[in-house]
Amino acid sequence: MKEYVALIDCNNFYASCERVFNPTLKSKPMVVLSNNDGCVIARSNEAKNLGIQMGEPFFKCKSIIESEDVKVFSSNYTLYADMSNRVMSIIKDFFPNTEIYSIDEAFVSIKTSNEALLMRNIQNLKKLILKWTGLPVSIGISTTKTLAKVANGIAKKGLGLSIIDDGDQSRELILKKVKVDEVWGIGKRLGKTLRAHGIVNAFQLSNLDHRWIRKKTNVSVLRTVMELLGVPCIQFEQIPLSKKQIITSRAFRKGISDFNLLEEAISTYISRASQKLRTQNSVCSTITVALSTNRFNGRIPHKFLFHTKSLQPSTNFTPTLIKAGIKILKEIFEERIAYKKGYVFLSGIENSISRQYTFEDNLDLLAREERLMRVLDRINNHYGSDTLKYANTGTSRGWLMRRPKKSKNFTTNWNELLTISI
DNA sequence: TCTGGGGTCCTAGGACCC
DNA sequence: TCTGGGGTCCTAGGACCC
Repeated sequence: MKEYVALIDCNNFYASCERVFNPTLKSKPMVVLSNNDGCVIARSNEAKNLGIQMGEPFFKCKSIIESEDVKVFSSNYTLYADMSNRVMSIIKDFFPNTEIYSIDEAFVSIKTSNEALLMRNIQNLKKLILKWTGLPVSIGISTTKTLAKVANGIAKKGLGLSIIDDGDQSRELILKKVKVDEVWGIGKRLGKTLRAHGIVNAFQLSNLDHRWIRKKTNVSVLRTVMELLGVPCIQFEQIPLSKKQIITSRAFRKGISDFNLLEEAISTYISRASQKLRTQNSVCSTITVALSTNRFNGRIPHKFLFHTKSLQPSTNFTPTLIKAGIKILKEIFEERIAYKKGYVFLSGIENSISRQYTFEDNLDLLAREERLMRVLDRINNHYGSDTLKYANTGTSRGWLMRRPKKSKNFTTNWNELLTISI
């Protein structure tokens, strides 16, 4: 029996999701933008070929987008999340030992002595994902996660499936072609440091002296190096770990100086964050609220104002968190400043079962709070996310982000089903 | 005019303990 | 004149990922 790791990655995920429901976009350059249509966060291959960069601000590439007739979409996370769930459930049907790594990627761990069968299964999986969801995926196979990532990168450039065998001499040839900062875990900064020492490709990285790596960098890089050598060092996490920190932050449509509007926005972010907290059965002991001004506006000094409060006992009760958060907001708020972004951080997270109480805590009241949140979540899950909301979160919501070019929620809303006229 | 959002891990250094 | 040694915990900041 040999153990393999495969990385299954959806190609240009957000852009591909839009294409599924709009076939006229096939072979056309297209991009998906971040919230408030700020930056490019997904590109079709045709858009990549036009030189549009990942993360590029929209206004900077607007001229090329217009001149080349690039189709533009605001992000539609409801759609992408639903499409992701579909892909992941197909993968899990094939390979139960699956780690969902991100919205568009999954690692699978496979023990087999029949390599030919494995390859057939993988190819079938790829075909079925395309057939059942309309989404193209690339698959890289090797013996460690890092090598599977390398293989996936090659698959993306070629036929969508690639294998790096640790016994294969071609591993050397392949790793020599991979730039050092394209290796998973080596970013810009480390890449620069490594290049300064003459290490430019993944093969050179894999041959470095371990003591030198430890001295010059950190233990994460050493793990990466071991993985390139075929020694698994990065754990396979089949059961998703619960979050240690929950963040809800959004840029506002435009700068806000009005306290009441900020209160609405922050209350809304807190209800989102506490709902995330409850879905993983956790409570938190710390809340931080922050406001910042536009960091790209060179004419005014950039401000990032924040305070933190401790909560005793730890909680996931939205009203308690809103109360604490608004108190913080009052402390940090300064008049006559246009705030561009609001943040809520929940930390000190633990499982609600292990939560600690004091003798003063009213356990009956806490139990009632818990029941209330259960009912609230159930109603919102069933009838839509804002069916029941807190008055603090406001009704006008003039600060809400802009998504003017958003496609419909084709798969999650009966009123927005795709219609085809013949 | 216009620049996303949400996470994790590691390390160094300070505070503190006996 | 000369001021130990060994350890833990916490936090901020940096680096990385998608």
